[in-house]
Amino acid sequence: MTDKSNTLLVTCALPYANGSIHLGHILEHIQADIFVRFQRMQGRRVYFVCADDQHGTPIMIKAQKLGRTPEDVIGEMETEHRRDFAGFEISYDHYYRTNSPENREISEKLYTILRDRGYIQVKKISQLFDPEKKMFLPDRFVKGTCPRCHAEDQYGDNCEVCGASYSPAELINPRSVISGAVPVMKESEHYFFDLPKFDGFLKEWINSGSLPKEMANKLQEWFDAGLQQWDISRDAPYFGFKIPGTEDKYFYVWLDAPVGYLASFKNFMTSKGIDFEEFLKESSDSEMVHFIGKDILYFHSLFWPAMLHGAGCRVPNHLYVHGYVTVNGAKMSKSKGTFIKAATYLKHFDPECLRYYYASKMNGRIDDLDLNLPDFVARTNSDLVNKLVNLASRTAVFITKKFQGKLAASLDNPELLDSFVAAREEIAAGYNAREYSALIRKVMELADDANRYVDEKAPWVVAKDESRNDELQRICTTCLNLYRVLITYLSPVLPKLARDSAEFLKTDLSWDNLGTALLDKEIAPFKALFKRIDMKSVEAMIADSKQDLQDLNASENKTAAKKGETKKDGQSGKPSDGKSKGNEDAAPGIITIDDFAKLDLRAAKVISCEEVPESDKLLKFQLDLGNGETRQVFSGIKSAYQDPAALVGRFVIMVYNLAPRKMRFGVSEGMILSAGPGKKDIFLLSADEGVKPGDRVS
RNA sequence: GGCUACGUAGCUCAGUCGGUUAGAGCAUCGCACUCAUAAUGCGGGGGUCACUAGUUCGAUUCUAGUCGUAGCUACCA
Repeated sequence: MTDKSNTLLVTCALPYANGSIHLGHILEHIQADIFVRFQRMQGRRVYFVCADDQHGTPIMIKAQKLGRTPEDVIGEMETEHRRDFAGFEISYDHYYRTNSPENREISEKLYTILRDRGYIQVKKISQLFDPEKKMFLPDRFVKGTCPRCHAEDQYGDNCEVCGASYSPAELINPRSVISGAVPVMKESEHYFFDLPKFDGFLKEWINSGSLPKEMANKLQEWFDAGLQQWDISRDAPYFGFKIPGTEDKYFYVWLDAPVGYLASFKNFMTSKGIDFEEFLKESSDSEMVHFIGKDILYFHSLFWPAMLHGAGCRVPNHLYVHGYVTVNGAKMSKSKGTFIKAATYLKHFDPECLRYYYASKMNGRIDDLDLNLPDFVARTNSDLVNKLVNLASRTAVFITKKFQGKLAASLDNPELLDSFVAAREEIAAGYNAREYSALIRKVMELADDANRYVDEKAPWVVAKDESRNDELQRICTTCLNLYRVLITYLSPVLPKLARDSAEFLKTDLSWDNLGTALLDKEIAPFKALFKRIDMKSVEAMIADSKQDLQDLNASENKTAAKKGETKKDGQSGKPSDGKSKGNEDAAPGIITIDDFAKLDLRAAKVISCEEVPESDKLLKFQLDLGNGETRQVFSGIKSAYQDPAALVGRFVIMVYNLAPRKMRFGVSEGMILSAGPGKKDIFLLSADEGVKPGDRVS
């Protein structure tokens, strides 16, 4: 850290009010909390805030479905989120909400300035519209048949079966997830934030040390691709803030979400009688850092700083980006029971086990972190119980039994204690750099030294000789002082154990008094400070998580066919977001004969077929449709048909009345039908002998 | 396909700005100890540092390529 006298604002990504906190979220909050607790111990003026992110279509839909108001739904979720974070000892100074007056005020203010400075543009766009519900549909709220592999019941942005991505207008038999109605294309005015204007500023900002170097390339990709105008408006009905000067336009949830950092901070500052405006000024000497997951880097490294800068405000000083959580080496999976909610974890384990385990594997980089459950159990027991707490346990008994709980007036080995205290700088550097794993390794090394010391001194032998009582007392006093140093080092990670240990030692644990040994004073009788954990609890937690899934399925949708764990929302252990992805199931994909009649499917004969060298998936076909008509069609089946020449002469089925599509390699005038899960298993549909080019399928 | 990371003992991870026998914890085996939540200490076994080529006196460490994993990205009408 630089100047310790200025204010430091620390935030975690705002959890979306559409779902529960899970162990992916918790990683980030623990990482930030450890950082903040350490800064507080250093006497830094630090504020740690967060909030629920409460706007957007998914919230609105969920409320409708439950027959409740959005306010009601988000209120309940906020309570749950607060409880979960408190359960993990996340020490927020303030936890607020985006659906708040402060957030409306700051969002409007930023927007108005940006607009007045010419950074907002209005453009007409076409989008699918639900004629029954009278609302525009985000991609994830349209489902239909995948245009490529014809898997049914796929979302409007990509196919979970074959991995194709497309626009929702391309789905076959598109349906509104909300009403089941057939969506129609409709034009609407949208407001765009002129991100490309900030290209120069952003490049500079990114190279100013605000981001780890390893992400420069990733960001560079976005620059190379060219920054795009950012669509910041949504049409009514929408749960959010109305855009000033409009009747039916609302801020897209991702606009006011990061503003929520400031709203939370402002609400807090105001309640303390501190000036918030000063903090926002471009010239502010305060610092602002955001802990985020790599999935939302785009929003925080481009839109957010550009918005602030464009509005003449200060920008973030650092983004601390982390990776995803995997469980037992794989993505969190609901069906495996490794999609574990925070509340579920807390039913089975002490929060500090996970705080410690995560910390023991965390570094300042964006690598994913694996929660290996057997390892989690082993590590907790061996490090925390066997090594660390055991130091107190194995020596405190003597102090209590033979010396009425009183520590000796001097140490048996002051040099050893000095060497422990000497590690403080190294440990502090680890906290500042968020290299928690390195610092914990160091602490455990010291714990090993301490245990070795006790073994060498063998107080249990000394205790048998009454004449050596003073020596015994000094040995145990030394060990307890070693323990005190270690637990002080770990107190940002293990706040509860630190509190309990402070009570046991009848002292305050602080960084500053590390150098002063506890001597000639009374301590409390030792009680078990940390309980051993076992795999049975892990199994119980997994079983519980599976039950969570079943409950969810039962309450969410009784009709939709379930395909294992294909639901995307939050599957990957992503710590945040979820906004762009509805997690509702579609209405049954039944269509009428009239719908089917809209399709003009025809048999066609392959005149030629060749690879598209620039693409690894496409084959280019010339098809004979009879009456001298030929069509050029591209199809993404190269993976299954390595020898395109072999297809010449055979019949295929094509969608004849599909709108032509311009592609990089030419125009595709239809679509060839095939079936199968993808990759090597794609099989062209064909017709029996006798069919002629151009015959309709009916 | 492009780009970026990553691939080190059974497991989880360090480390090497190129240099004698590559480390830790857990697990495992043996010994010691018995104060402690069956904890602790000592010692042993266990790794072609993904693979291949190159640079070099010397590569696990550098370069290139291959394979595998992950992410972003193009395309998949």
